[in-house]
Amino acid sequence: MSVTLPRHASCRHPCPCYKHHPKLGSTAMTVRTRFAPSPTGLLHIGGARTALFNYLFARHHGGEFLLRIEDTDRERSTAAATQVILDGLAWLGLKTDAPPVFQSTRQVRHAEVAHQMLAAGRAFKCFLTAAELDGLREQARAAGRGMRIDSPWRDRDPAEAPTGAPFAIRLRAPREGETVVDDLVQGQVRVANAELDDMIILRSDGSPTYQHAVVVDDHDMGITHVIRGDDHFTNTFRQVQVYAAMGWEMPRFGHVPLIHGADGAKLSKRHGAQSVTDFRDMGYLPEALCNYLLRLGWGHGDAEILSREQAIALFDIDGVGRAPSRMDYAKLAHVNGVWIRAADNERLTDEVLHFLADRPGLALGPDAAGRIRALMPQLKERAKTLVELADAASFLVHPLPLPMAPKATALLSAENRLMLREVAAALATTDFSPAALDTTLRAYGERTGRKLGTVAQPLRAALTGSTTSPGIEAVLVALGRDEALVRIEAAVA
RNA sequence: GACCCCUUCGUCUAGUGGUUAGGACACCAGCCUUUCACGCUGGUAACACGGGUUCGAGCCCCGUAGGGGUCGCCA
Repeated sequence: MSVTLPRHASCRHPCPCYKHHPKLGSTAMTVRTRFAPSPTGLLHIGGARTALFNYLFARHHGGEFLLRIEDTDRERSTAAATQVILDGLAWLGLKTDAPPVFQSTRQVRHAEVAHQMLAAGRAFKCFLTAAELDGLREQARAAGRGMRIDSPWRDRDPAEAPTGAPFAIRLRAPREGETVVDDLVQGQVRVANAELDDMIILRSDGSPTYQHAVVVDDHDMGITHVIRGDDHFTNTFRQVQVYAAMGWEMPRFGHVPLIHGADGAKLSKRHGAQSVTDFRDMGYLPEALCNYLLRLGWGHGDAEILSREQAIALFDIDGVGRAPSRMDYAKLAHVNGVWIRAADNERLTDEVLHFLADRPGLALGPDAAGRIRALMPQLKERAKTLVELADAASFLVHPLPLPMAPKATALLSAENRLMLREVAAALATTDFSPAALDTTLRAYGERTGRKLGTVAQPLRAALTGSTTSPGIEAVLVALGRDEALVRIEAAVA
């Protein structure tokens, strides 16, 4: 099954590039990848990374990226759940090259292939009942042979079965030898066929099992590279046997290690955020999440901050590591901060308005956007998430009286309130430009023998209700003269 | 339990037999400064352990330990 591929000098693994594929030549084959989630109601962060890797791999090689919804379990699958995946991929900016394929629509084809295998003797009818199955599993466990079971119907005449008895179709897997997978990430791995049992490909109700459907669909969709989570690795050996049984050409496999929680344990509910929706709501930018996810499990020298274009140019499967990695929220926050600073002010203003819209007690009037936009260049320098950005901007759109932080209240002493009256007077006749304001404030400080900080901090408290904010001149400009004077007046009253 | 995979600073990683083991995040110190950030400078910090092979091993081999995955008529 394995094809020996040449190596790039820079590739750790046999190069999967179609350009170097000995059998396919430079034009015969286009790279085609797919992301195949089951619609369970959320787009998992691990799934998001898998989708990203598939997308980048396809783009890097000039190929296609497809989506297949594995909705054969109709109890868990809903249109809403599918929409969550579609929305998530759209938010991440992972565009597919074709409409999604719904696995549930392909059951006839899956059954057809199963029956072809039956007719060819590569599969057999198994009449085992659930109770018999349990007994065999119990035996297998007792014998210390793992959980694999052997169906007696592999070598029994189906005619011996009770007439009309329901049956499942099992793959007639080889008993001798071994099955080899030449994985793009994990390397060459082999398993003795004696370890693999005859998996069911078609259930007794005629529906296909996942293991069978994936193979049929990947083959029919012309998938050349199956890049997926490492949790599918063991399954691959049985899937490979289906390809072999049908005489189909094998895709290349690349199993990406899983993402663990910050504590190193498997990602689960108790780890909180797992869905890309959660990350969006926590104020992460899609390009930042993608950038972070890209670097989780993949590396290319010292590259850290990468745009989508750069990622496409640099990404290849040989840069994917083999060890699982942990979620690191501190680093995610840092990366997000970098992308926030790089983001367009107008876009960030819209985002902040969106986050602020959910908060009570704010005055999101006609001048709200203008104030936020005016201060955005300074605001975005000090935020790591859009939530923080919204927090830092909220004072701009808060009606009077301003909520006062204790430290801010402390700054508004009687003495400082007298000072602020003088400052307000100076401000009343100052042009509201950063340079002019700076000059005025410094001049006032010099005239009254005060250090700039002792002037700026009380002013900051009066204007923002806080002791931290962007530069005071920028705050004044964003608020505008009228609002600034009103706020000072309110603070000194 | 069986089978499979993994193991470089706390975290993400670079490293393909000869390196002062590099970068990033976090952390610490300093600079900048009207606050908070940003930025800049410097610092602490890693080859899981034990055997081999080799003149020489983070890199190759074998064990051990730890972690993970899979064993369904779920996907």
